[in-house]
Amino acid sequence: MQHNNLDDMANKLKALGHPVRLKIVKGLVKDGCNVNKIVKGLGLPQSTVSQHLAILKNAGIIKGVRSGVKICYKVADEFTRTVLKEV
Amino acid sequence: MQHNNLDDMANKLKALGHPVRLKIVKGLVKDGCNVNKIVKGLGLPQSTVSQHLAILKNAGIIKGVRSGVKICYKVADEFTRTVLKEV
DNA sequence: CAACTATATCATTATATCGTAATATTACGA
DNA sequence: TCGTAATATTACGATATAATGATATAGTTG
Repeated sequence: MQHNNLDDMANKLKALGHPVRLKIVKGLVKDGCNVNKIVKGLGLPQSTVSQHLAILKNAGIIKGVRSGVKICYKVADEFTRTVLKEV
Repeated sequence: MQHNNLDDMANKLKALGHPVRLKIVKGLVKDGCNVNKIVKGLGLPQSTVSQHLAILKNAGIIKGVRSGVKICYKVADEFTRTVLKEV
């Protein structure tokens, strides 16, 4: 898609506008990572993390690639990368 | 203040993560502007706009300078300026 | 000070988000 | 196919946001 209209942008910013999600994305920008590693890193329930990842995915910020039983998430959005450089 | 820690950043991104507020900030980045002009530009009730401005102000994104009866709001945050360049 | 303009705050209602436990799904190996 | 690890989905109570009309406050002008 990549409309990059104002609504999409607002939606991305909104998705990034949560401490947990911002932390997740900040980690993923360095290198992709599976959910379990994130769960352990954050100390939050797996379902919570999974839902945050879903929000980020729906906003077009991250993308998950399955490799076997694990899914490797990584940042798939240039706008987000730019923003994260400032954070 | 200007902590620029993760929570502050998340809060700024959250404030920007609403179509109306993003639109407001996009306008204010060009040039400062009083509330009434924004109200007319958006076609929303004055109370709605005022509350959005309050959210932006609390997040440290904008700052209002009173000049007589009017208040001129402008973007008072470098991070926001950088982000807005991408929007 | 009274009237007016510009802006903020309050109260209310509707809707969305957050965190979490419980449950489901998916993929793999024995 | 059974068990298990990894991840997603569902359901739900608690809390936060959103929009708006009504009201309040501050500054200006006559």
